[in-house]
Amino acid sequence: MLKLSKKVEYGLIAIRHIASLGNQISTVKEIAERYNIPNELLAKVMQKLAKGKVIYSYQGSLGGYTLARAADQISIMDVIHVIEGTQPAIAECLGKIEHTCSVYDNCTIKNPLEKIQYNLEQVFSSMKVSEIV
Amino acid sequence: MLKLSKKVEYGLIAIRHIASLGNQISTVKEIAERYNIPNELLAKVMQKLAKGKVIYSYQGSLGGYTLARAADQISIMDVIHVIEGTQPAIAECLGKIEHTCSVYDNCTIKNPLEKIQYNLEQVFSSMKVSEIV
DNA sequence: AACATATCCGACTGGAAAAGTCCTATTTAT
DNA sequence: ATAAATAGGACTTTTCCAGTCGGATATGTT
Repeated sequence: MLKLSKKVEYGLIAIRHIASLGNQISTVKEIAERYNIPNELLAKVMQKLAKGKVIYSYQGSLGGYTLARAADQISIMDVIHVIEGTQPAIAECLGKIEHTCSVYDNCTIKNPLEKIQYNLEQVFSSMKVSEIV
Repeated sequence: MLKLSKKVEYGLIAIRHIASLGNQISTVKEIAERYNIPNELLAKVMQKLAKGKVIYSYQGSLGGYTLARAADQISIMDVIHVIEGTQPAIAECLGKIEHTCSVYDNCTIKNPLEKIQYNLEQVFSSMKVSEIV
């Protein structure tokens, strides 16, 4: 409950890794080995980040990835959004056009949930990948 | 991802329902029918809320539940904590003594995650069930 | 041209967690 | 006694996520 997916975790790790090397080109293999992340899974994450223009990809031998912008310009929200394909939603009734929830019509917590949702979005949008406690 | 569980949703709905009736005694059957929630599931949620002293239970015929304190004294965090049995954790490495995460030793996002975690807890603790947008 | 090493991408599988069901015991007002 | 409520353990079903597999495409090196 309320967990980030592994994909998002791996994405954050990868972005921070590339940033830590001064935005040199990095490969999936290199990152996966360094952090003990399943290669194929990380590969998919990187592909999504590239598609979402958070990172650049370079194909072919000597290929790899660099950041598309500085790490302090990449929010946690950017990463979540690009990897998951949707805004994070604490309940299925939020952020959808189709309302498939069986409770929907009688639901008394839609509005409160929206408020929670809004606050979470603030948290994730305001935090950049570069931030370290 | 980052979803509240149905149990928590149902718990919030139930609490707001009881509060809306001026803290009259309410039954599982009544609430389940009113909001189209599976009876047995709601029953378990209510039992947990009662055990966690968020609501009072009255057994026997004419029994049911009332709030143990005013709705503006019940935070979302209270409900999550009591129903889930743990604090919400956005990653398994947080809030545990055993570190079972394969990435743990090389993980560069532990600290940032802790910061996110802290902010989420603030959001959930500061919001009371009574709040309506 | 051939090869090695990358990214790209869809389909599939297994397992864990969440959602929901079932059954029985206990309590209590009538 | 009976009916209506909570209490609670055991179970099944469903859904989602992590991880795997196979093959296609791109590109630098030899």
